[in-house]
Amino acid sequence: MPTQAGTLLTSQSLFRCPPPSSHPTRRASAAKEARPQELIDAALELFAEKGFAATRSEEVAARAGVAKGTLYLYYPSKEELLKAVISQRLSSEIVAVTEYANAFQGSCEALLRDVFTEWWSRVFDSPTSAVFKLVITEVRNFPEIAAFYRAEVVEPATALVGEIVERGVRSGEFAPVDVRGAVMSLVFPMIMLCLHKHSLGACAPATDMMEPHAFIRQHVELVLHGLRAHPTSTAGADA
Amino acid sequence: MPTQAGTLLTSQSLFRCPPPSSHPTRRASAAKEARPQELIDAALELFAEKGFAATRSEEVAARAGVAKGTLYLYYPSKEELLKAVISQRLSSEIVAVTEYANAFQGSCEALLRDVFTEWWSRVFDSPTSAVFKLVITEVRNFPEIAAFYRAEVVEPATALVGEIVERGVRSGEFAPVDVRGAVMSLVFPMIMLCLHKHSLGACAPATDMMEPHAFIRQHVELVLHGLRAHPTSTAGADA
Amino acid sequence: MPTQAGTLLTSQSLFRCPPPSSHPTRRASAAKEARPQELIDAALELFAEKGFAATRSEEVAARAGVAKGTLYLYYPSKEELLKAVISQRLSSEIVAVTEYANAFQGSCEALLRDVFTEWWSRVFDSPTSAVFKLVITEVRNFPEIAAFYRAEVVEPATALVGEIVERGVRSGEFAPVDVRGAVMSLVFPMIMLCLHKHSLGACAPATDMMEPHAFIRQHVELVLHGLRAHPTSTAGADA
Amino acid sequence: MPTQAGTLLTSQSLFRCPPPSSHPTRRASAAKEARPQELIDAALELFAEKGFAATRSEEVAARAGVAKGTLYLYYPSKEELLKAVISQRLSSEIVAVTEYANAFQGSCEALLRDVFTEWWSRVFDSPTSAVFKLVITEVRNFPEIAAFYRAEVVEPATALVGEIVERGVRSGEFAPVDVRGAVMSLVFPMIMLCLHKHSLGACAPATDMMEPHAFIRQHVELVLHGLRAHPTSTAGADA
DNA sequence: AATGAATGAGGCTTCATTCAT
DNA sequence: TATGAATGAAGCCTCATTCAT
Repeated sequence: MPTQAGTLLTSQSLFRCPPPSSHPTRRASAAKEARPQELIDAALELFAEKGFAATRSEEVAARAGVAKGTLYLYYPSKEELLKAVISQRLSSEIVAVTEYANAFQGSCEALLRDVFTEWWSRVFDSPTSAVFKLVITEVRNFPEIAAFYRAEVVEPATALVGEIVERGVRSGEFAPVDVRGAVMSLVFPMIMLCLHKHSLGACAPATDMMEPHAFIRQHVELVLHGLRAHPTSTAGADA
Repeated sequence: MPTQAGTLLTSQSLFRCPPPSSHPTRRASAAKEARPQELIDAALELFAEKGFAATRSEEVAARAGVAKGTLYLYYPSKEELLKAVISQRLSSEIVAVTEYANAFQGSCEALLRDVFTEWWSRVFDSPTSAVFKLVITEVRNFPEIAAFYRAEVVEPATALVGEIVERGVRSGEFAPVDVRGAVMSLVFPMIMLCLHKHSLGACAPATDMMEPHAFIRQHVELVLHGLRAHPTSTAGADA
Repeated sequence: MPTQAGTLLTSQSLFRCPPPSSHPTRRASAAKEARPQELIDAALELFAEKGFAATRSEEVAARAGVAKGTLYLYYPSKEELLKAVISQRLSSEIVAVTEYANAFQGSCEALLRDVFTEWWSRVFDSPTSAVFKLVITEVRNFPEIAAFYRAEVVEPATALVGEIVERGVRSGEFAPVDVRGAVMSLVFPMIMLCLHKHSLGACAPATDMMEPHAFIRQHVELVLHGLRAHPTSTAGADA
Repeated sequence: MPTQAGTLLTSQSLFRCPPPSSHPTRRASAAKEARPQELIDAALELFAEKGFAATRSEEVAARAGVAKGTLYLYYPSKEELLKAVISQRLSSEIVAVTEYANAFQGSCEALLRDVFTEWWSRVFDSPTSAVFKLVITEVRNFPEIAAFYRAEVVEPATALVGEIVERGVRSGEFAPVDVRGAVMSLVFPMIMLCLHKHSLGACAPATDMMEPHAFIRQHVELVLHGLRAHPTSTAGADA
């Protein structure tokens, strides 16, 4: 039986995942301890590009530079590999933002600006950006992914951003908007940017779009302006 | 002769699609002329739910209430059905918004507010909302979809919204933002709402999210506020 | 139930066949009494061209100018149609040669020359030539065809030609060859000519072959010369 | 890498065919290098028996002693397998006769006698005899086969035999016949013998036919006698 | 550990045949 | 009679997974 990679049901990795590299410090690219990561990277690229069902496991192995059978020494099935891809990538990012935000000193506005223009910009540029497409594409086929993603990504992230906005509203820095909506106004375009990068944006002759990082900055400013103002009509519409 | 589903390469429908039912009297079912639409509806649901590759053509047929072979009387392959699904749904919507906007009288702000809270809200509630997920998921596997979507949806839509914003900027109603970015700030969250509805949002125990229509209204107001203001920092960030 | 067309096990038609035209004299091409023959003609062409298994029954119907379902009003299945094609065509030809030969007056040589250059030449030019390919192709899949063909074609034909040769041998006109072999020497090339016409010969850029009718004449003369001579070496080889 | 079955467009094999086993040690079976040949052998038998379209690829695999999927490791499709069957078998035979004839010393008559009674007799007894049926049956469905067969078999073979006859005619050993016709007179019955073996001849209760090898000898003598003589009547018939 | 040949379940598509009109 | 829409069994081929080397 292959390296069975026990199922963890806790936050860091809901799914089966390979044993942590026994020597996490020494990982030469061609060495076997790097395999799990190489496989995950290859899988992320391919799953995000073609979809899980349309990706052959042999392709993943090939892109990772190993033979078909080798994949099964590390992950018991294609599906477990998918789960590993998602949990591994996102878990580490969540840890990263949380630390980033906790370490921050300054106004709510400055913090939000920072989180998006610094941290999210990096996510956008990294392979992690592909995970959003993967999640959106595959959640409905794999309920475990939904549970994991909600618990490990959506909740911490909305909590994080939500608390900042909340604080701003309470301090009078922001107008009294629906906080959950404000979070969506900030986050949704960021995710869409990632999705676009891996869908239409990856198709040949790109239309002239605003440059992503510039858009991130402009969008954050736009929303911050809006937040500082008084969104009266919404309140009116609700009434 | 079967409803031959010819290939149109012009704007209205890039892909094979059956001619409109000659007898628009929409009888319950069992009527031959209703088949193409029934198949498209079934296919949209399933492709959006499970993905194109993971949906068996027999499932589509079953959901449309016909046998496996019947599907092939109307569409020559699963792939052509996919293209028909996308082009048929989006083509009609694009025509709809354009007419909607052209018929509108009023300020830029009012027009934008209207387009999103009226028209987009309806799209969100309709099955068409699923097409966005489908496009994002499948463009990279089917280049024709990319071409069609860009030409028939992205371009007209950004042109439409862009022109409204542009007019606002020129008239001094809006601050001098990057118009393309403003369009993205408005549209991206709308698309995300649709994507969410058909991905995480469709998974069992929904998190407490802001109610979609309320969010649309708040988001539009937020951005309009922002647009009216002076997005100085962006300019500064670019410098 | 379709015009069941009883199964005749006697010589004229071993297989199920449609009722003989009720008015064999009056047959307008578009009239329904002509259907069975039109279907048989279409089927012969297509079966010979593409093979039985590779020919769709709808194609046969189309070439006969009727709809798919109509075929089944005349023949209960594709297989029965095949049998009808073979038996109908060959039966009439066998009757024809036999009458031809019986009516003949003259030397064995003259009779053989005549049978091949007159009668075979006409068969070669007629659609019946395709039946040989069909029989060779399909006998092993349909044992009934083998039985029919042997009884109705091979035996009468070899008997006919064999008796002529036999007579020549006994009268001293021909050398004492193996009569069955002489028949094969005469008949095999004729059949090959038909097979070639419907296989390689039907493919685009024909090689320069001897003109078929000229070949028939030359071949018959060649063999007749040989028969008049003394095939000593064969006798020697057998001994 | 699987025995990749490259496509050769040159004379020896127009179609995809696997490279010759690198390890000619013919172990019983279960040896990977033997697969291509085993599949070709199985395919030849079945295609010749039932026809290409009527043979299921799984049957071929089963007769070769492997599973369905294994076939596709060696040939990309059933059609490519067909082409491989034909080209592989015939290519080697053509090489064989040519060498045989070139090595021969003796009169034209002796050479012809030899080629047919020695070489052709062996072909008749070998599985290659089935290829003729296959070619006749399938050429019209696969144009590539026609091109290959004409170039690689018909032309070399008629050239070979034709040159011998030609020489005989020029030296006065033979009467001035149409050489192409003489070749047909010699070759056609040989091919028919092969066709018969795999069609009617393979059906249960064989009629009493002359024994094939004896027929070959008698036929060759018959034709040689005829060639030595003066085919005057043909000339007369043409005039 | 790594490989890749082999397997066979499963999906797409075709087409003989039926049957309501 | 004639039609052609509908059916579903059956065939080709793919690919996740196994396992002997």
